[in-house]
Amino acid sequence: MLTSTVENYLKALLMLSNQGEKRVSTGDLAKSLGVTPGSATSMIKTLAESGLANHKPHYGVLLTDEGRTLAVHVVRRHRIIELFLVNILEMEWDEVHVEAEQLEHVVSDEVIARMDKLLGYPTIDPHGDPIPSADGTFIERPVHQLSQCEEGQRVQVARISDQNSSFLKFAESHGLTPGATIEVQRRNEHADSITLQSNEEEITLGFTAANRIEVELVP
Amino acid sequence: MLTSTVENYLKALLMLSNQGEKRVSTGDLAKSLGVTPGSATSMIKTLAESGLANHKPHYGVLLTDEGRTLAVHVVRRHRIIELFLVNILEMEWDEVHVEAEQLEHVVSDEVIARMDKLLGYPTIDPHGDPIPSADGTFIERPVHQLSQCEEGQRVQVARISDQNSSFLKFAESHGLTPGATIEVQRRNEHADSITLQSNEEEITLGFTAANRIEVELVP
DNA sequence: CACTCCTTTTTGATTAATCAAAAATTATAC
DNA sequence: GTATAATTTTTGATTAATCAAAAAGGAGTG
Repeated sequence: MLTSTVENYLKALLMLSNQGEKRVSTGDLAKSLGVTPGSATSMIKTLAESGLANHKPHYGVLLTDEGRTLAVHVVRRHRIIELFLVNILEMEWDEVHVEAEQLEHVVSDEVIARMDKLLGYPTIDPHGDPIPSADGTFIERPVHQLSQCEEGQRVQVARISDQNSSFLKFAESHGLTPGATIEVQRRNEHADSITLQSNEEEITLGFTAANRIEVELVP
Repeated sequence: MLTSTVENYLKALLMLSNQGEKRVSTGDLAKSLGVTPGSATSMIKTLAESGLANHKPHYGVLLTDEGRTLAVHVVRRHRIIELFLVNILEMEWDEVHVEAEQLEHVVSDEVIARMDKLLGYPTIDPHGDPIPSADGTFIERPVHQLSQCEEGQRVQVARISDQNSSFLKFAESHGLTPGATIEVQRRNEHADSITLQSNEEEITLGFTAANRIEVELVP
């Protein structure tokens, strides 16, 4: 059995490598997990010895197929749990990430299967993130960043790629939740901002915030 | 925050001390947790240093009020989770103990409160064990052991005090679940057995097995 | 090609939890 | 009232994960 720590490293590697495309640097991995680079190096070695990652010293690390499969399953558990907490236990969407972070390491496959069934075999979690299927298939929907949208473009919120509780609360309070339709009113490159019509109100976001909101174009 | 290990020691101490009545020996504690006596001694010292237990070297250990309160909360979490797994996720009653053993250490108070509400503020878990209330009240119902019942006595199963999966499966297959009414047909002290009428069938149990079934008398 | 800068790896220590085996203590027996 | 048995505690080692700080490696600049 894998420790929670190992699972967290695998998950971070999956995310940082963009589903396993590019090598991840020790520094980025350490930063994303909030540990020192030395800690990351030593765990990378452990993963490499267990056949879960491929390490080229000084040139970064990448998950093996086995490591990627395990990581995808952790993500699946995480997202099913998040949706379960929101839909069945009626928790707020900004508090479930932290909770799922703990539960994902201890919940059995049996429980995940039951939750999956009870939820009706969902494919998207409360933040719009895709839920990998039980066989390990993990498809990312092609989406656009709100920050890149043209003026006058009508779009549908697809995903919030920031799990920070206060950002999620803010987004929700302005109707920026998955499925919501909004329209880009103005862009201002100099002011580094984008203005939207959402929920009968107008709201202006900096590009950094708008970067965290992914959308689908509405024709 | 307490580690899972500490929580397990607290829980074991609560059980072995009979809700905090008598001192627990290092050996009994070690046996109940499946560790060596030396490990138990060193954890007992840690608990004593943290003010969670009172240790009289060579004469056993007992929870302090603070330790007992924490232990009761772990038990509460465990039992709410068990009931949740059976009632909401429709799991089998023989598999939920192991699952709850893991979940009890990571689930937040918020989640427990939501489960509690969804379940309708229950007071008894799937095996008939009482669920301590949120304020720490923990009442044991006065029950009898099936092994002590007289011939001809009609009783209602109150509780199965053995979480072993195969024993639970066996009990269930013979209708010996909390709430079921059965009648003691015969006792045979020499054969060390008791014969019951349950579920349209007659079944004979050794006293050891009958010991694990607690009942309420039906007038 | 050498020098500096930044990143990565190594080294040595620490903490929590464990075990095996030795030492100490209490209880029991004669 | 000492010897023996049983239990408990101590000691020394191990494993996983971490950190701080030292050492090593790679890349870019002149």
